[in-house]
Amino acid sequence: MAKLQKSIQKKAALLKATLHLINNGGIQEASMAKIAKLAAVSPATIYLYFENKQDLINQLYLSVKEMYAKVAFENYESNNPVKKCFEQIWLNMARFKQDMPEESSFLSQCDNTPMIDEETREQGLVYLHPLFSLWERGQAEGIIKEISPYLLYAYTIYPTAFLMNMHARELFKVDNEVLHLAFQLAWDSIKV
Amino acid sequence: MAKLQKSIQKKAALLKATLHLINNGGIQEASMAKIAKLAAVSPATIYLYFENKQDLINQLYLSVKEMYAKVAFENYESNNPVKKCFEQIWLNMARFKQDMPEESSFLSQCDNTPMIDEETREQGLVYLHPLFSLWERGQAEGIIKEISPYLLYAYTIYPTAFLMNMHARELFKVDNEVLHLAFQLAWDSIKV
DNA sequence: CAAAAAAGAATGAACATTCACTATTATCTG
DNA sequence: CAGATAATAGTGAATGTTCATTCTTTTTTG
Repeated sequence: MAKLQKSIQKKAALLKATLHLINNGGIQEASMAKIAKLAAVSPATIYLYFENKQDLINQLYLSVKEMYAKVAFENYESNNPVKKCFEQIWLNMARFKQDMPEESSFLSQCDNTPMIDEETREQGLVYLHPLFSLWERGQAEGIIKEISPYLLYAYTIYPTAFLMNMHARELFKVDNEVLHLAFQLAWDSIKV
Repeated sequence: MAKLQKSIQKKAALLKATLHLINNGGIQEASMAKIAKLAAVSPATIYLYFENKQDLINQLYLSVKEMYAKVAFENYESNNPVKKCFEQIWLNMARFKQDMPEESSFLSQCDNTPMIDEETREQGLVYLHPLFSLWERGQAEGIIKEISPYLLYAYTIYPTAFLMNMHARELFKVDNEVLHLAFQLAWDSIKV
């Protein structure tokens, strides 16, 4: 049992090291040797937990995406009114991006880079399913515009990635006031 | 003169090759050897035109950004009404992203990756200055919300990158109808 | 003590960059 | 304007390093 625990810890350390390296310097700076070193492990050990580098990155992507979804749907009461529900999810997602800047910067790197297989990407999308359902409900109730979820996503969720990116680079401070302003912009753009 | 012409062509070929390789496979797939091969040139020749790989990528970034700005401000009549001006620029930018998918995908890769120096990034930002001026004018006229240009950018320009990304992956077709719908969303989110 | 986990050293391939050299073009001289 | 010379542009092969991955050996563990 202690053994299993240790294994889990080691795998987590490897994922964390990879996240950190990719985040500060991109994929080019994240060599297996450096990952191993940062995780205080032999390069060979990586191959006990991951098939190869691509597998390591795919698994990292999925694990971060899962974390993201977990935060996104915290305290989500699906029988609340649509706007209330959406606000909850939106603020949760923003909070994730605020509290876990490395994870969220990694995700936006993945989204704009041929780093992740299309297949793994699709798997990651599944985590967001409750949001899509909510939008459908909003559209059925005539509260949300009858447009593609891609448009809804583009104008409500995607912009926060940009804002947090600017925040991380210290070009624009995103505090709670800005956040609530941003939600207003997001909601205004998709409400009927 | 013929010599200079040839040099310019060669430099352009190198930039184009780099763009293409980074675009299909990320920076990791764009080795100097591959770039040289695709540009039909010796690896050593690259170093006649560029200091090193980072310089090559920086120059590529700036040249693409310049192209982007050139298209963005085509037919821009700065004494037209604010909304008209903005629509012109917005549609120009969208057209660039539609017509030059490689260039625009490259730019969004740069924006979310530690690929480009902060300094070069700042240089690239200068190209968009007319848009920021327009926003200021709109705010002075009480037409556009009194919020940071980062928010304005996040909710009007940034989302199109996502849409075009999805379009390129054939997950969501962005035709003229969608484009005008998207502009509506963008404008609605920032207008007073 | 057997089996699993981990290590370090070793592998060939690929990397960015440089080297010594050749081909091409421009400039100068009579 | 012909021929020599200088300057520039371009090259393929070589450099030392780093890469992802594997091999053999050692350590840990139930």
